[in-house]
Amino acid sequence: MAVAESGSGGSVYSRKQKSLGLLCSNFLGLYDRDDVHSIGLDDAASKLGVERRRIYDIVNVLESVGMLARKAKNQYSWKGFGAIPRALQELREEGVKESFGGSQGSIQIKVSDDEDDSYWNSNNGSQPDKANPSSASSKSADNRREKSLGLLTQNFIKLFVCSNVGLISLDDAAKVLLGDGHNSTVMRTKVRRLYDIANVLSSVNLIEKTQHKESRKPAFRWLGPGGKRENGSATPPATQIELKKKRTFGTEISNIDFKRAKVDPPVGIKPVKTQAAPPVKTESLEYDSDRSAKGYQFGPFAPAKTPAPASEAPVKRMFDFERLAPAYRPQYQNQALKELFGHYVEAWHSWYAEVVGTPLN
DNA sequence: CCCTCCCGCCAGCAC
DNA sequence: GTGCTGGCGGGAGGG
Repeated sequence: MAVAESGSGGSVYSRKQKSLGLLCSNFLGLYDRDDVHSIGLDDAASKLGVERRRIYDIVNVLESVGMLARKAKNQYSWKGFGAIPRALQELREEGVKESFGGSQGSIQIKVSDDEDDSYWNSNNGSQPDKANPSSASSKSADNRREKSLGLLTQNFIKLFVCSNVGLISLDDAAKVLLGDGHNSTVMRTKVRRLYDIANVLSSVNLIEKTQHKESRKPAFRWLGPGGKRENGSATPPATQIELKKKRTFGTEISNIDFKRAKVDPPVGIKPVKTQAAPPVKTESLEYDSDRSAKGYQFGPFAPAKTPAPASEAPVKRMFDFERLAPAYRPQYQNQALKELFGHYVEAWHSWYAEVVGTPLN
């Protein structure tokens, strides 16, 4: 309908109208239907009124979560929310296996940054492990893959799914996923990417933005497929989720095409141009005042949390913060990491004691 | 000021 | 060569 700032003052540029999150919501509103099977990037771009580039961002993270699958150039097939549980399950297993939180072994989430090289993480520290037959891989190719939004998304998710961490800030996530790219640019770039990812994952309700208890520091909480906090002690009745002040994407759908502030703002007239028709006029785009379009609560879907109803120790904590970066940096690094994850110390301390037998520290 | 993160240049690859 | 993908980071919006 009306674009946000209709009325009095001339239209003003608003970043929020163009956020990846909103765009993702619109994308979902447009394609999250039963009769949708194939999605063309061009179609999406034009329907949503954005540049193609932005579609790639969304599509890449949605694909990482199983909601989409690449079919061919420019073509994706829609899998929907129902595909999320399985995808997460796979990520969890994968993460565990890769020693992402595994017991011994080194992490291979590392990124070598810094010009040349491109260390392939030779994971496995003492494990049979079948070397990847992909010896002829184009090096630069996986270097690229290694830095892809998709992979980052999956690793970010593994962080939650393979550990008992329920809350994490993007800075921390970047540090961990970087193995320790530490300061400067690399870190900042990583964080930028994480913001992008977090925004779309938020619009899909897999995570939620909040802040650390006391430290007011913004962080993201894992929600999982239509749920709240992972199973644990205080799990509120499944009936209704917290529903706190979630990031609400405005009611505006538009993705008008006027540039940032570069081009001289049309004085007087509103630059409605470009967009021929209001993007997406599907009725499915109704936004709930507060909940916004993605109120999708999986109906009968299983929590997909812990599939094993049987024994199995209580909550598996597999993320081993203690050895997160050891393979690449000496001890002092561990110390730093320990401090970094001070808030989770208890968790892995008990984990460590439980697994290793001796309490650390 | 710092946090958030949009925009779009341009490098790789795929046709 | 053209077109599709998608890293990457400058720098602007917003609190």
